[in-house]
Amino acid sequence: MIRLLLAEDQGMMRGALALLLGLEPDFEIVAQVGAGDEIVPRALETRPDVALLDIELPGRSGLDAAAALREALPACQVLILTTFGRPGYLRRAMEAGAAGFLVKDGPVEELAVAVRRVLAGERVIDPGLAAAALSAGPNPLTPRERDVLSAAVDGATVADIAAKVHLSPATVRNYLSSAIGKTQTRNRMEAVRAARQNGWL
Amino acid sequence: MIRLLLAEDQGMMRGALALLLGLEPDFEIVAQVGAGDEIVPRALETRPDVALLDIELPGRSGLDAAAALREALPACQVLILTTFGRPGYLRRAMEAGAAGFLVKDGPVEELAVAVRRVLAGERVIDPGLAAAALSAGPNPLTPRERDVLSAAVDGATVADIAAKVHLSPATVRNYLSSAIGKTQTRNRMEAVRAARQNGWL
DNA sequence: GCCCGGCCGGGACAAATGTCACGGGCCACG
DNA sequence: CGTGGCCCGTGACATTTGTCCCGGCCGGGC
Repeated sequence: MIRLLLAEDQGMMRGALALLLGLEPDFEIVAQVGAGDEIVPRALETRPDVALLDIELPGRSGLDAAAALREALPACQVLILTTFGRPGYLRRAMEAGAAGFLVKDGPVEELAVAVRRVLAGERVIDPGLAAAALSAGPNPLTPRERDVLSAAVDGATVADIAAKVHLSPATVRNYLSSAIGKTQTRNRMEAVRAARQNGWL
Repeated sequence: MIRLLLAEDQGMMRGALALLLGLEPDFEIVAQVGAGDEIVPRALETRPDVALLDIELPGRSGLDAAAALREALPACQVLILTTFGRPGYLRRAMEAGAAGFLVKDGPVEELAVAVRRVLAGERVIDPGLAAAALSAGPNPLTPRERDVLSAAVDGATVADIAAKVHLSPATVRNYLSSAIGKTQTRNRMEAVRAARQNGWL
């Protein structure tokens, strides 16, 4: 019996996947969670063989949780299952010790075979995505630039950002400017868009 | 036998739902599509009793397709299934003649019962969402304001927008300003965010 | 008919934004 | 020990953005 943990915030998706995987005769869903900060505790309780994690989760990112899970329960393999095939996500997933990376496009059948492969010690990664991740190069943004850029989503003014990050407005503008330069964009919104696109959040 | 059409762009979600609904003894999935502009043609071919439509689809919005489908095939009931419970979406769905509106949170079991209810002539709508839709009021934006605001996503400059919408830059700024006023926000990004939030895109 | 509202444009102005040059402090690496 | 990178801040500057005027052209409704 292969013991599975499933982390996914969308209730319908979670339920459908659980039902689906439960149909496989040798699979058993031992835990379903809808928030990132429940992953590690539930895993410690239920000792799954494979954890299927979404990335965008309330509470804690699936990538964060993946790293923590590898630490706390090395026997458990991590398979990332995400909507967005962003190069930076894949890179971070690998750095976090994930054994596989699937996007939610692709057919459902992929899922079960991926689980089995991962358990067999293989790594499963979309080849095209791997190429994109390599060609995109590593994250050029410094930690501070990331902070400022993250705080700049949904139209915050410089003053808002400065307050949120506890910096001088002047400094914020400098970081924004350098981030805009590094992303080769023309303004802050394009910069956040580009950074998100690449998974450099 | 209840004949179903399923429109959803995410392959995994589509596959999982199809499998799930196929499990019901009296359901039959007669068509699966991944793009909005395939909905009506496929429906005319396959004559489903109920169409399950996502809203955000490539090619054509599910809401658009819903209206066209009600026109072309009045016997077919429309059930909107979406990630975002935006008040304006619900409103537009109702205006398009949809019989039900479900969000992808909530448990999977809801889905089958919703299909049966819709077929029985009932309307299925989340009560909380209905209240929100009523309290939010109708879309205050004029068509042009919508155009300009839509073109303002991901950091386009005034010149970009003017070129995209074939207007003078001065006019664009006026529309942006009035849209900002109507959404009670401080800049264009907050305005697009607010407008999207309410489903006024 | 007249008025109202949406459409389209212009001009002028304050504020916000993006850029550049410049300082100093800190830590790591050769 | 120097050098380079990141951190944090300042000041000045041109550009962009948001706002408030103004004008005119339509079409629908009382």
